[in-house]
This record gives sequence, structure tokens and C-alpha cells, in this order.
Amino acid sequence: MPYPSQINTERVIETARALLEDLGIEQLSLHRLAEALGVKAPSLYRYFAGKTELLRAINAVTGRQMLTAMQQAADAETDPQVKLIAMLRAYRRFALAHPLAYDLLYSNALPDSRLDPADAEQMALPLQARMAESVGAEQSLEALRGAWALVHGFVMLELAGQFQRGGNVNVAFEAAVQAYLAGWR
Amino acid sequence: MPYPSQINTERVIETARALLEDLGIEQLSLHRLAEALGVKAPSLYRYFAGKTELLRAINAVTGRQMLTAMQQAADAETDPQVKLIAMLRAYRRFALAHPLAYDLLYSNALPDSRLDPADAEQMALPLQARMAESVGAEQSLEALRGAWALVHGFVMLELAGQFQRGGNVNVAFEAAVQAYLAGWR
DNA sequence: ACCTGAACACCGTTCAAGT
DNA sequence: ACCTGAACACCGTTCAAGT
Repeated sequence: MPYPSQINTERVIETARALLEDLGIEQLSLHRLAEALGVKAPSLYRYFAGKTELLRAINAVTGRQMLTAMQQAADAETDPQVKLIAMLRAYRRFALAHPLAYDLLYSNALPDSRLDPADAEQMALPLQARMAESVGAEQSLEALRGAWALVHGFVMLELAGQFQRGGNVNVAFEAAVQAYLAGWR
Repeated sequence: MPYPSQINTERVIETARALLEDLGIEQLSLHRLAEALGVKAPSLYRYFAGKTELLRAINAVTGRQMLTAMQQAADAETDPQVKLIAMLRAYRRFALAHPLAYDLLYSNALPDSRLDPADAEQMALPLQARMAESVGAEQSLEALRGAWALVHGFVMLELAGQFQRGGNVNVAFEAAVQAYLAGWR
């Protein structure tokens, strides 16, 4: 008996991403998601093996979007050093614009939902290439890890509301990145 | 009718902390915690207004322990610069030793359970004082934010299993901290 | 082929009742 | 004074049944 599909994988992911940013991860339940899609919760299992797999799919989309944002920022510049800083700025801008999606990407509370390392590597390699141009290839992996840590940590603390003792946070970000990169040269 | 108390606030917190590190935040339910204490879940409400308040109490203990660990590390050194690095190392060591408690401390997924900013400031001030000795008082807040971001981000990425493309992670940590601090001078 | 109702085991939370 | 049983609304998940 033909029964035209009401939903599809992409629409589920996009609706879930919207709910995530609107309500937070705690409030994103399959019941609520199903309701937003005009369907009942068990129907979602036709598209995802479970909530974990759905969250992993969301993370894959988020990762791809971040990579695109960074590459566009890099393409707008020519100087290698400026390219690198532009990518780090784009990384932060994306995270601040999608705080809950970014948080989910690296959540230690939901380790099973995390982006698999292969996809994470796709994000890291272009950054590492720019880093190699700035500090040399031998040091590029170490330098990358510190830069990634600096930007990730900065954004996470910002999102956690931990920079509230005055001062200009944007200026602090620029100063920290400058200091870190200067230290490698 | 006198009914001697079976549990007390401190025992609840300590048992909860142990369960958290053993099972993860997802598995730490009030039912399970009550069972571990030999009691039923509703009894816990005599000691905490709800799960959020319990998690906040756990975070307060974690924060105090981290501060102590950092101060002990600093007290073992005399040179200001070495004191500072010793504190950052102690911070990382504590986080790696208590991964789930550390994760809870800054969790963006559970914003209501977070350490309140006043307590967070208690942790930041001693670090900032050391930073002021290294880079000067005017720059100490900005320099502190970057250092905190670097160490926090490094630890979070480590705990998320994102540094798995070879290389020595301890060496990368030391190199990143050195580069960052050198850049401020 | 696609979706739902009903059920299960599990949550956090409330509150009248037990000791 | 302290704890529990029973209940509520909510989870994720399974599966036989509906269209």
C-alpha cells in the first residue's frame, strides 16, 4: 500500500538543528522533534538508529559548515599569516553564531555522538597547512594543537559566560592569538 | 518520633562525585545515587532542592580542589614565571585526573549547574596575580584569559580524544604554553 | 512503504503517608 | 525528624498493528 513519506533524513536533521539552537540539548527530545515534524517519535527510527546517530549526523553537518566558513575566510586573503588568523577568526565567529551546535561537536558528556576523528581531521588539515607556512612543517602539528586549544578554549569559556570581569573580549582574543603565534616564531 | 538521619549533605556529594567519575554524567541519576546511599530518591530532596543544586554543589567542591592543587604547585616554586607554569601544569593534571568532574564544571549543556562566577573568580585571581608578575599588571587580565583558554581548550580536546594523530601530547602542551607566554614578553 | 499505539524501563519531582 | 510509596509528566526505544 503506497504511503508517501512525510519526512526525509535531511529535513529531520535540519529541524533537529533548529530545535537544538532554540531550546538547548537538554530540551531536544525525540518526542519534541517528531512533533515539530508532524509525526510521532517512533517514526524517526526509520531514519536514524537512535538519538546518538541523529546527534552524530548533526555534528557532521556542523563540522562541514565550520570547514567551509574557515576556507572562505582563508580564500579572501593572500598572505599566509593573515590567512591563518582569518581562519581562526572564522572558527570563533562560527562557534559564537552556533553555540549549542558547537558545544555538541566536542561534548565530553555525549562521547558517542562526537564527530568521528576522520571528519575532525578534515577540519584540522587545512589549518595545519597554513600553520606549516607560518612556523615550518616540523612544528606544524604541535603549533596547530596549541592554536586549536587556544581558540576552542576561548570560545568555550566565552559561551560559558566566564569572561565577565570587564575588558574587551574581542581584543583579548586578538591579543591571545597574536601572542601565541608570535611565540612560535 | 526521633528518626536518626541515614545520610548527610557531605556524604551525598561525595557519593555523587564518585558515581560521576565512575559512570559519567549521563548515568548519574538520583535513583542510582539514592540506591548507592541506601535510601530512596525522594529522600535526597531533604538535602538538595533538585538535581541542579546537587550538581552545583559538586562543582563547588571541584573548584575548591583545583584551586588547592594550583596553589600547592605554586608554593613549591619561587621564581614567578616558574610558579605560573607550575599552576598551569597543576590545572591540567587535575583536569586529566578528574575528567568528568572537570567537564561538568564548565559544561555549556547544563548552564544552571555551573559554578557561580564569584567562585570562578576565586580560582582566577591567584593565576592573574602570577600573570601580572610575568607580563605586567595592565596586561594581566588579557594575558590570563588567553592562558586559561589555552589550557582549558587543550585539556578539553585531550579529553575529547582529539589529539590522536601521533606526536607527544605532553610536549605539545609545554610548547604551547611556552610559545604563548613568550609571545606576551 | 511508511507510520502509529501501546508498552517497557527509566527519568526528575511532588506530596501525603508512614515510622 | 526523617524517609518512603505512589503518582505525575516526561524520556528513549521496541514492535505488532494499522493504512
